[in-house]
Amino acid sequence: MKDRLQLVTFTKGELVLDANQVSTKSYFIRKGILRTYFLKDGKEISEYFCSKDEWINSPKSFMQRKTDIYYIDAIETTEAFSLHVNDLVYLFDHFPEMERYSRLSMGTIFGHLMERIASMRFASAKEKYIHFCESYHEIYHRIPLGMIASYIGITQETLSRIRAEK
Amino acid sequence: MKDRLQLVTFTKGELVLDANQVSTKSYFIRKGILRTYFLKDGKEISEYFCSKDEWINSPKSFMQRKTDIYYIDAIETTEAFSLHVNDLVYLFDHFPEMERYSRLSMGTIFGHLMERIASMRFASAKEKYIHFCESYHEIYHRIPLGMIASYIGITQETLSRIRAEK
DNA sequence: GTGATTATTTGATCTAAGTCAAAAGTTTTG
DNA sequence: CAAAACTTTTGACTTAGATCAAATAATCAC
Repeated sequence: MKDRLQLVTFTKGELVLDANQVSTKSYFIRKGILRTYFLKDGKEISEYFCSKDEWINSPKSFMQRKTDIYYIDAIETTEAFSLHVNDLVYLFDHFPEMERYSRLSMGTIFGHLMERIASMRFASAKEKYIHFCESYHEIYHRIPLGMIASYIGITQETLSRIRAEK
Repeated sequence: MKDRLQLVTFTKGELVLDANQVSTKSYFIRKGILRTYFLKDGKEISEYFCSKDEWINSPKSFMQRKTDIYYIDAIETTEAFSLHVNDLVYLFDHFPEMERYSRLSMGTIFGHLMERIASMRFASAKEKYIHFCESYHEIYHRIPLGMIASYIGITQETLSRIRAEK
């Protein structure tokens, strides 16, 4: 197992995955922050952020072995263990109980996504920001304002004003 | 297998799952429309709609065997096959290849959810409506206006005006 | 360390969509 | 089939947040 995980380091700003590549590796972060984003009208829209003890990849691309619209980059210099999709398949083949574990954790991730959809629809800009800070309370202060704004779907200016007021 | 699937009928308006129950069954719809919703300030907010040849349940509740905030009801009189979670587990145990299939289809569902999050953030009310009609093109005309409005996160009045203008 | 980028703040408008209220249309049900 | 109960439309008004523009502030690279 050990040799299937490779320790890699990405420097701040480095591109981890380009949107025209298939996401063949999952990264388990030891230190730092990685972020998934996509481009809309030439601007970067942040999709989510991952930090210590979390796995990151481009889900659809990784699971279906085809390209998707998502990029991954490093917001801070980051150390992570990388696991190749083939090795993951090997693990699933040899440890069938992993499938069950993976299926269960999907329930959790689903819950998060659905909650996020709910919060996107009915919250004011300020509530969205508060919700963001709560769901990323460990790292929200390490993420640049502009990236947070695009994550929650408001402009930088509005977010700057929200922060100023309290 | 056959005896694990039960054909059930729900009349229009009937509650299929109450939020204080654990979702122990998945329904595969043969005819009609079922809908997942939750309550916010006493109002029903539609989460998604399912029709012919689709499976519906309360995902987090179903996968983790605990209650969640979602209700399911019938928008039209609906015929569906119900499959109990225990029987599904039985199938997973006896047909390991199902796990793989399920894991792969998760990729697709993930893609849909992520796309929806993206569309919620940057679309105008009109674009959200168009996006809704596209993703539910088979059934969008059978869903009441108010439910569509809450699904896409705008008011009924605004949706009514959008429809009027074109 | 200093000039050059890049990120954030502040100010002045503008507009899409929300709110409240009431009228018109549809469905349901006894 | 008529009254009641919903659903949808229309109107007048308000407001949160977008846009455009320019001034600071912070960070990076040589």
